[in-house]
Formats: sequence, C-alpha cells, structure tokens
Amino acid sequence: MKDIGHCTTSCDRIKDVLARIGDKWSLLVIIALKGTGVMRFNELKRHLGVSQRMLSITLRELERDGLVTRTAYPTVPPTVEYQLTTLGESFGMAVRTLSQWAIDNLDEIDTARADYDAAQQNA
Amino acid sequence: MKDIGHCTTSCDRIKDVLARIGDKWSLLVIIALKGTGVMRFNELKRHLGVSQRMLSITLRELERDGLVTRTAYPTVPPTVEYQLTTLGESFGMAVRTLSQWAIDNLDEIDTARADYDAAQQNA
DNA sequence: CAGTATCCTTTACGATACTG
DNA sequence: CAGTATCGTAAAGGATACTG
Repeated sequence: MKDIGHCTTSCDRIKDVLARIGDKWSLLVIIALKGTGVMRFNELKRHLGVSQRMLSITLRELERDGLVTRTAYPTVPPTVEYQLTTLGESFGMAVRTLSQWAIDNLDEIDTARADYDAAQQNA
Repeated sequence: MKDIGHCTTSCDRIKDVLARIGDKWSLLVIIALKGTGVMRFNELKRHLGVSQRMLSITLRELERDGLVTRTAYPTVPPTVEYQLTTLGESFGMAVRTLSQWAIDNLDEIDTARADYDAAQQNA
C-alpha cells in the first residue's frame, strides 16, 4: 500500500514498533525474561507453550533488535541462556504497564463482549 | 495447540489482550482517538491509511470490547462518530507508555539491527 | 539441548465492486 | 458517507522430522 495521505511520523514509528513486537510471542518472551532473569531455550519453550520454530525465530529477532542477549556455552549437549539487555529491561518496564492493565481490565472487556453479543442476538 | 505445560493465568491473559490489540490497527485507532477525541469513519481511514474493510472490522471489535463507542446520526449521507469509552481512555493511558518508549528507543533498535546484520555478514 | 528444514493450514489484509 | 461482500495474496504459525 502507498504511504500517502495519512498520519504523522510518530504514527509511523508506532507501526514500526508494532511490526516488531506485535506478534504473538515477542511480548510474552520479554515478560517471561523480565520475571525470571535468565532462561534457557527449552525452559522458555515449556513456560510459554510455544513451538520450537516460533521461539527460535522470535528470539533471533529480539536478539537482532538488541532486546535480549544469547549466550551459548560449549557444553554437550549445548547450553544456551537468554536474558534481557538494558534496552530490553527498559522495554520491559513499558510492557509492564500494558500487561498490568490487561490483568486488571480483561474481566471488564469480557463483560462488554458478552453484552455486545447478547445485543446482537436481539437484532 | 493444547494448553498444557506452560505458564500461569496472568500469562494467558496477556495472550488474550495481545490477541485483541496485537493486530496492525487496533492500537493505532486507539492512539488516533486518544489524540483527537471524536473522529468519523473516513476521517480515521484517511488518517491511518487503512483499508475500508480493516477499519470496519477493527472498529467493530473495539466497540465489542467496550473500548470505543459508535454513534450514528440519521443524516443523509450518514454521519458516524467514534470515540473512546472510559475503558478505552484508560487503555490509552497504558498504550501511551508503550508508544512513548517506541518513539524514544526506535533509533537504538535500528542501530542494534544494523550491527547485528553487519556481524552476520562477516560469518 | 538447541536448534534448522520442510510442509501445511489458518489468519491478516488489501483491492475492488457494490449498497442504503 | 459508511459501510458490506467477494476475492486473492502474503504472512504467521504449528507439526513433524532431522542434526550437531
């Protein structure tokens, strides 16, 4: 789509950030690491219930964006640890606000949904 | 996928919220409405550069979740105004933290990306 | 253990055309 | 103006099998 006739630069940057962290797993990985500090690959996998493939992709992107560090130890079998960078920690702070809101208000959203759906029935 | 062997309820709720607002347009609509107060359909469409179809779907979902109100006036041609509910405003506050972080730190992410990609070249 | 490679299905989304 | 309906494409993501 052509990038014409729409909103300002700050809007574009939000789009960029959403493109980066708006997927299903990035935020959850950040939250998990923020809570635990250091985690290994399969530990994260089990914790989140994510497929191997998607966790691999997600972690690589987060590393690329400078939000997490990957540390591999030359053991057999391999040991790889992930943790937040300083930038990742700062992002985690911003995410905490959002996740706290989610926890606090999801019930209200569920109620609104039920009301809306009920109203649609009578139409 | 089976919901077994993974993280706690709060994690599931984050997933739920992401499923709701993790799409390409929901957050941007919230941000737009938060900044402007009241907006009409085509006004939002032009502002965001979103297709008619997706804006329609997004607004309906946001209304269903109790985050925006839809007010239709019986004019010809029709006039429809959208604005945030109280719940939507409160969500907008949480989103502001995230979007501010985005604006402040996207350059650093871009740099990290460039570094990462450069390092991959020499491998 | 920590991935990669391949395949397949579902979903997101835009473009276009049509309606009250 | 504010949508809906239909279609087609591209991206997301899971399942499974394989590897150092």
